[in-house]
Amino acid sequence: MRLGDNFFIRDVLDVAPELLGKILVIKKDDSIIQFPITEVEAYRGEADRACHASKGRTARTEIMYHQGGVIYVYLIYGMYWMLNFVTGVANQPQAALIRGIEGFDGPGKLTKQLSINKSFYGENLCHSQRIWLEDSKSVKDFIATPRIGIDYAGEPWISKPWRFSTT
DNA sequence: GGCACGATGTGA
DNA sequence: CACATCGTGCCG
Repeated sequence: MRLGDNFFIRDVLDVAPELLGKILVIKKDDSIIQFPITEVEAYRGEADRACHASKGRTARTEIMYHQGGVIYVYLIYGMYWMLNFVTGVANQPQAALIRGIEGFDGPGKLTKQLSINKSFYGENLCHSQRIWLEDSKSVKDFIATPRIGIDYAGEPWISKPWRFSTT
């Protein structure tokens, strides 16, 4: 069963760990492929210096101010698309970065595999015909560790255990 | 294995 | 000019 608004419109720290094990479904070349999510990171509000919304509302971060259930994608290092799911209520910018799916560890690798690009910016996970999430039993065995590649954010953000991975 | 480095485009 | 990354080449 497809996950609906009520799943995403909650605090990212509640949603992110629950994303583990959920099935990412993508329609690609007329076929449907599915991958369980294995690793995610939480980015939480303007106060979180690691969150892109810490710089306020811009063309890029605008979608994070939408209520949960839409996609935030952006290009990093000129070549990799990062896939995020917006969470929380409107005007409370949050997102969960998808860092790994079964068989493809790495946020840049999985988007390349799934052909995810800028055209997915703003896509609604609850209504889209080409990307959505299917429910599954919650994963109980996961670990929470610090987020990757955000040294610039400084403390306390650098140490928050907001990266969730299956074991 | 681990470390250095470069690719490559965009937002502030 | 930094950036929520990744592959390659080198070391020994």
